[in-house]
Amino acid sequence: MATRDAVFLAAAEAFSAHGFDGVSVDAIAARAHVNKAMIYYHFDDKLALYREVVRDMLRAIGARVQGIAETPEPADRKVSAFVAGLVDLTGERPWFPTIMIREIAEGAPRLDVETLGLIRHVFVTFGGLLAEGQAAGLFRPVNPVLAYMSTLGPLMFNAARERAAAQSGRGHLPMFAEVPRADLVRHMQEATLRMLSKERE
Amino acid sequence: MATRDAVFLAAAEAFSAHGFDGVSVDAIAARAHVNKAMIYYHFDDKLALYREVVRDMLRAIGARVQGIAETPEPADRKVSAFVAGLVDLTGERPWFPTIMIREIAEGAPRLDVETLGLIRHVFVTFGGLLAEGQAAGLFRPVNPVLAYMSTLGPLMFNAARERAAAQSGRGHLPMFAEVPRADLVRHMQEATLRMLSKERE
DNA sequence: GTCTATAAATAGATAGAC
DNA sequence: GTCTATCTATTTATAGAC
Repeated sequence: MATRDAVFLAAAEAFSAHGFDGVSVDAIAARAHVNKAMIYYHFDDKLALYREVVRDMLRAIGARVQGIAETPEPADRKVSAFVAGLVDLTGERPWFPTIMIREIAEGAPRLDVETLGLIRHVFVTFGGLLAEGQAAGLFRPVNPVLAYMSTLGPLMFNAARERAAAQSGRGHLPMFAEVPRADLVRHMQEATLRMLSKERE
Repeated sequence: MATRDAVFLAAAEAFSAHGFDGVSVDAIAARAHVNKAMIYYHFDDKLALYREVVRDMLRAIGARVQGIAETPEPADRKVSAFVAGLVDLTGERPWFPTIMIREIAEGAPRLDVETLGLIRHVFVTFGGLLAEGQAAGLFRPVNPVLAYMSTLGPLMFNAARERAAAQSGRGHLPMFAEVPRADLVRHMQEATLRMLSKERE
């Protein structure tokens, strides 16, 4: 099982950094220190391997979001937990944001119905938090799609930025300066609640 | 020159939709209704073609941002104009956000020094608007990198989302619902100013 | 400027020995 | 489970005729 896990991890990191088409099976094998034929022993083909990576991360997100929604907290705290949860998950599975955003940008051509259902589930749950907050008089009315973009977009883009910063020769550029994770969470929680808040209209 | 332009446009759209590695020169030729050899007549190679697309869009952004910064308006209006300008530019060059975000996610391995300078210029100019607003007592202090993420991130992610929505079989998903451009601009201006505003702390 | 044909390298995938 | 060798298709790129 160690081999399979090594392949999975190497694939996740490689797909995240270079995209599905930017990664060769040879490259994954090399990165995992595994013979290429072993990849085909453990997985049907390159696409099946990719799909497992995507499904794994979306299941993790779905579970976490579900847990937050079921909490008895007020909606604004749930939204804050949602933001923190996403950042947390990016720590666990650093490949998630870049794979996700690429997949969306390409029209999710490689995702099956189950995986699309997971994406839908996260969005719908988030929309539920908005409705809850509006019903409680905490949030203003806002297009849920745009609110979702405002919440996820900066997190996705920042994860991409961190990748660039890690590349040699980029670190000195001001936009690639390091930002502590705690600062990111606090900023995104504040920005999201300011965006949704009913006060100050 | 018509041929060269057709190649440029086909390449921009294809790179945007599938990434540098996801596009073959054959595919670009087919999309441009041009013989493949013509691509190599007008451009050195695939990478040179890609770089021209990226440079073109970053020059356009740089020029626009510069124009906004030189305006005698107060900082909050400049920031609103910055947001509107980006959306506008996405209308002119719809390939810009997805190429940009991918390039960042990959650590900009294909960009030369001049192009990186253009990216830097946009960020630094935006940072100048923040400082201006803070000096005028309009904006709260905020990490410029995070403010930049909050401003650009949703626009980038939304552009990616619109691509997915355009794909067949995605339109019915709630998160891929159509959002009028005017709504996007208004939402992003409001969200950005709320994020920066000194009132309500 | 435009085309056909093709060279040279790389890719995904598998057969078969151990 | 693991490896070597290899098949086949695709891809970048160019030579050379028109």
